[in-house]
Amino acid sequence: MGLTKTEIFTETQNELAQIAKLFAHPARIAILQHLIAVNACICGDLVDEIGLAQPTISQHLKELRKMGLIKGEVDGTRVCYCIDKIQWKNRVDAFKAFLDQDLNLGQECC
Amino acid sequence: MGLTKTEIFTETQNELAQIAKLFAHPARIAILQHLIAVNACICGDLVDEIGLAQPTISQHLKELRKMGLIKGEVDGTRVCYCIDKIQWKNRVDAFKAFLDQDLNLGQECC
DNA sequence: CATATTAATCGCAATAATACGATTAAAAGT
DNA sequence: ACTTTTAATCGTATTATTGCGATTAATATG
Repeated sequence: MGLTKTEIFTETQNELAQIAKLFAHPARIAILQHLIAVNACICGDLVDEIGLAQPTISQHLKELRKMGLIKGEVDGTRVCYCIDKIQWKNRVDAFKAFLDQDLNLGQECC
Repeated sequence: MGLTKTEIFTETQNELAQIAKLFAHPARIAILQHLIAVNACICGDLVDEIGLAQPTISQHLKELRKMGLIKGEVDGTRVCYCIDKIQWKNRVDAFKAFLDQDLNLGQECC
């Protein structure tokens, strides 16, 4: 086995896990932090900034783009990447709703 | 290769990724949702509720506990699990701080 | 004390994710 | 046209994760 049993979980559970997966690698955190800091940059800047090989950065960018967190605009031989702010808000709000659940803070558990 | 290069990232980046990893599997989302819903329950309840084998649930519980999101209290042959509310708040607040970063919503990117 | 209950751990098989060299593709510059 | 620049893709090696059967450990019960 080793295969996640997607079919036994709710759609929400699978979606939350998929969003979380994007944040579950320091390289993608670093990419997002840099994009937020400089507003927009090209792939090569991220390679220099982060210190992973170009194909590796490209692969992480692909995943972030696949889930809609970022977008890339071709400009000659370069591709300019930035946060997709609308999609970011959608995804992140869904995730924050989960994190913000009421924990019955008064009640003791075990 | 295939090894995440932890050493090239900041402590914050690695920590955020580690927290996110906990939420990056639907089984762990389901476990946390159930614990939040019923306040506390034993391992066997989660096995029945979620439909994965007992060793699999036990493994997920171990990871959640390792990072401090939940705690387990032995009670005879059973172990009662619940959200560790203090730790949950610590971890989740750190993560929300990242998600809530200012995106310069007015500014256009590319 | 024998047995049942409950959960952890071991060991393994299978899939997923990470990383990068080599190559390709596409546009820009000379 | 040739070369350079830039990023995507391919192929592959390696590590990580997931899942579970079998077993173990620990307590409870008859």
